Amino acid sequence: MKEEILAAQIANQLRRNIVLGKLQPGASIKERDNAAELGVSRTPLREAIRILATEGLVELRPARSPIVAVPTIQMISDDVEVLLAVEKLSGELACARATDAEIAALAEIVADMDARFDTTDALDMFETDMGFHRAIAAASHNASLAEVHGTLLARLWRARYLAAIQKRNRARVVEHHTAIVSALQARDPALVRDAIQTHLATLRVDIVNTIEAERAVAQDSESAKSA
Amino acid sequence: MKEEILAAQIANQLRRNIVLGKLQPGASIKERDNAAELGVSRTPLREAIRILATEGLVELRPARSPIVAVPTIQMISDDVEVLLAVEKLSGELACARATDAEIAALAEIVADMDARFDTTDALDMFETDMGFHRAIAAASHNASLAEVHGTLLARLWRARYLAAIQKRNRARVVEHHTAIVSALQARDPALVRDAIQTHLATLRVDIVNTIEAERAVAQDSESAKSA
DNA sequence: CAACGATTTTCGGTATACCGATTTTGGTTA
DNA sequence: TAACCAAAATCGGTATACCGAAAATCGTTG
Repeated sequence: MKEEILAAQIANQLRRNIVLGKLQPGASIKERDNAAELGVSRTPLREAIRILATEGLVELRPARSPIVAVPTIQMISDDVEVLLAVEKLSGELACARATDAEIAALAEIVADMDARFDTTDALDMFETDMGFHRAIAAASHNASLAEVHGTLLARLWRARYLAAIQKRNRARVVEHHTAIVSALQARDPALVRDAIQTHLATLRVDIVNTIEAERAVAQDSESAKSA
Repeated sequence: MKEEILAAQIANQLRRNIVLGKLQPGASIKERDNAAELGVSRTPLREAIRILATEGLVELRPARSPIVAVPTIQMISDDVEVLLAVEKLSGELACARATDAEIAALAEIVADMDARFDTTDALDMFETDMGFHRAIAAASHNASLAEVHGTLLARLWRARYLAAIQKRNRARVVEHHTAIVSALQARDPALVRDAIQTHLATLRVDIVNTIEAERAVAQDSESAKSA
């Protein structure tokens, strides 16, 4: 566990806190306070903040405290749009380059999700889901693509998490994943693209709805406070 | 000029040096030496190195000096593959969202390149070329997409620069750019995708050839040294 | 002479100190 | 009471100091 650099560990810790909502969007991240809290010095903490900034989870402001990013609906929508293109390309390339073992592993993940359908808690299910998408990116055998994909996933992690724990349409998720795996097994690029398109188009709607609902609630408590 | 943070300025400086070959691929970047050389302390220099690392221009090694990245042919090819998808999406979105002024500006760039065809030096022409591609990404009106595009451009900057200064097929570049602009003016997404596909497919070949040639030369001087 | 090993040097990672800009505050005044 | 201004606290940006690990050097040995 000591093999990783301290700044990376801190970044992981902060990322968890942001994604899980322990650090609310808009909250300021003061270097001294957080460093003291985590028992480290400002230097690696500062580096961790920069890492999260490149991931889009933190917003840097000149001569001001960094704050947990408050993505606009527009930005989230933009991210999904890019993710869609990236993942479609991943799927397409995976058709040509993925090993049978990699595709089998994907099928295994889907089978697993299906089996634990209504027994597993939302967080576990969500992480399995993310693992599935990451595995598709990896199966493209294009490191650059996988990296971009990872960045987008991190940026959308919180929004997707909020959408996922409502688990309104787990059934549809499993159904979509099944379609994607089938297309990959057939190694049919066009089919894979369609399946991913369908999946992520649904996702975009879910995410935007969830975020809009969250913003509405935040708006309410804000006006209530001023009353 | 003081408005930018010191680390960003240093990153710009180092980026120029790397792209122009003043810092050769594989060269180690020692924090103390370079900091002293630029008259700054290690802290902002270190931060600059991290910035360049996220751009893929520098490679971080655990407990070792960072080195100027030595991208493999595979990695460059991967990058171009992603860039192709990103730029096709940019063009497609630009068809729907770009303002007439933005498209006119693109046409202006192409006209400019065409006019200065054989009077301008390679570096100027290259920077104009890069500006053209950046403008397409901007015209997508998708901030996330433009950002990813920018990162890929930075990563490929040196390789494209080496390919461009050979200016073997400036004519073809202008021709391709003209086709792209025409398709954008017609706001025909399929046509734009095709035009960009053609342009970047050519680019990939040029880049790979150039890098392979460079590597061959490096190989030669390496074996000569050991003789 | 070559292979090896201990010592010294170098370097990245981390902590701490200092500075200037910004924000907050507390008191003063209209 | 509210607007304002100056003193003080806060915080990010930068410089410097310290530490342990890796690497280079050099003497030793087979």
